[in-house]
Amino acid sequence: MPDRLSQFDKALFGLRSLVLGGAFLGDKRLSEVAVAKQLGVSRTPLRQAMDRLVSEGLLERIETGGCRVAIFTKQDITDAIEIRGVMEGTAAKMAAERGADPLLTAQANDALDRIDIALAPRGRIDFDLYVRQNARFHNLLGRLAGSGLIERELERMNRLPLASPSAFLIEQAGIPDFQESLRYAQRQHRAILEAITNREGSRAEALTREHARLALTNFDYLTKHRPEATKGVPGLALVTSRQGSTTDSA
Amino acid sequence: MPDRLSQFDKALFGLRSLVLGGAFLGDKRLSEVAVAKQLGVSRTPLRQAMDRLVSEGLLERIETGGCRVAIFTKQDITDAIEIRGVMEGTAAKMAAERGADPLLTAQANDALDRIDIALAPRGRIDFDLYVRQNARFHNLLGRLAGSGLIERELERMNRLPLASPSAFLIEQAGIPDFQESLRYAQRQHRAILEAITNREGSRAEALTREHARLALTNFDYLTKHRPEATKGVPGLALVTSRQGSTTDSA
DNA sequence: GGGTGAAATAATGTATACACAACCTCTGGC
DNA sequence: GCCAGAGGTTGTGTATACATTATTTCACCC
Repeated sequence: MPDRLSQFDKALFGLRSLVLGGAFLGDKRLSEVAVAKQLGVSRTPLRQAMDRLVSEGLLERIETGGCRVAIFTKQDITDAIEIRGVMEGTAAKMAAERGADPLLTAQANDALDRIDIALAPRGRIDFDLYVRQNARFHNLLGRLAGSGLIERELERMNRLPLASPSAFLIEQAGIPDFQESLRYAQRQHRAILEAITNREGSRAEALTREHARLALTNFDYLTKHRPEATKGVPGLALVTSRQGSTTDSA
Repeated sequence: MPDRLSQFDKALFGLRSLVLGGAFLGDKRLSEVAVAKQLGVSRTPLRQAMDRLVSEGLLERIETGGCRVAIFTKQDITDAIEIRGVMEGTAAKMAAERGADPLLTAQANDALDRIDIALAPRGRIDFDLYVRQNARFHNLLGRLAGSGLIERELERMNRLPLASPSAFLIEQAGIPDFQESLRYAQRQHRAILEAITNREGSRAEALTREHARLALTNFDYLTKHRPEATKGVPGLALVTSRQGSTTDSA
């Protein structure tokens, strides 16, 4: 987050948190003037922010103009998680095969060390620290691949609220043995980084895909046993189905 | 392409073709007013178009403001092709495992039939038709997966000028047995669609990845034997290396 | 002669005004 | 009572004006 907020940043962060907060869930369309007034910015930077959120998939354009909050189906979310797993796995494989930048590897190790601190064996888990360093580790995974393209793509995926590595890490989520599942995830982190360091491409890829499946597991558990918890997931407008258009311009 | 061009469309298509035409290759920064005047639009839609091209990866932002044409390394391109292969493979696998929409399958078949026409056994190849229907088939591959997310991601990838399925299909490229390579690609298309229809997920994925490697082969051949041909690739600013930043905000 | 600083110029970020399009409402007629 | 049309209202798309920031150049001092 930039130190000095430009009007655009103000609009982007403000709009994103409004959307994630579920402010416009029922709305047919977001009124630009109303939102601009609410955020204290003018329409120009707000429209830029809207464009950005559209490209992130949080909003979707309406044919006649303007945009509304995107509707996610459960399948959208599992798809997103699966695709993130594929991409992260590819990144890990690339990193292993090409040899990862030692500087970035050190940073990744540092992130994992801090997660260890967050998960201190005795005492209360520092959940906030975990989420932050977890996000940092996953971002570093993209950069370790040494490809600007995959780095950017992964960053984009990780911004998707429902596929991000931290999306369903809700302490109150009621997942059984939640703390143990975090420790399990951390062991996976270590294994992934080790595989990359040892230049074991296939192993790194498989481990990373497996790791991503944790999010799937959590999501499945939540939708089955605690559906109201997914309602608590910021901005989640879950529907079971959605009419799809199958038009094609030959 | 919309029938009635809005100012934004005018800016987007105009700017894209200017960039792809290599108009700003040496420039430190694109002047908004100058480009706006050249395209006959005002700065507002032009800036939107710039944002779009930045998200497509054709332009990149400058820290101090404004943007310039993106610089691609050869590795960027091979990476992009590989990642596209991974994503398309995933799409094909999803389509096969979930069962593809018959309507979309029919459209894909239609695209392939038209490619057959383009590759008519005797007579000159209809290269333009091939490229169009090839792009259509690859777009349909994304939609067959039945996931809005992967569909959008693939569309984004396919817009990347250097990773797109048609990027190195340059008739004059001097690839040996060029027409035969097109027929080979078409046989791969058929096999992919067949695997999807038969719901053979792994086979569909493998075939699709293999198919994507064609672009790699072509690109490798061109850079090795006809480096000047890659110069002819629209807007390609190829450099051999690039200084990377490895900063990290802990 | 070279370097540093300040001022001027130019370009971007932001705001606002205007025009056109869509939608909703209200009224009149059937 | 219901439907249709016209007018108003709301909203987006576009342009332009303004302010802020970066860059460059010139002059002065070392």
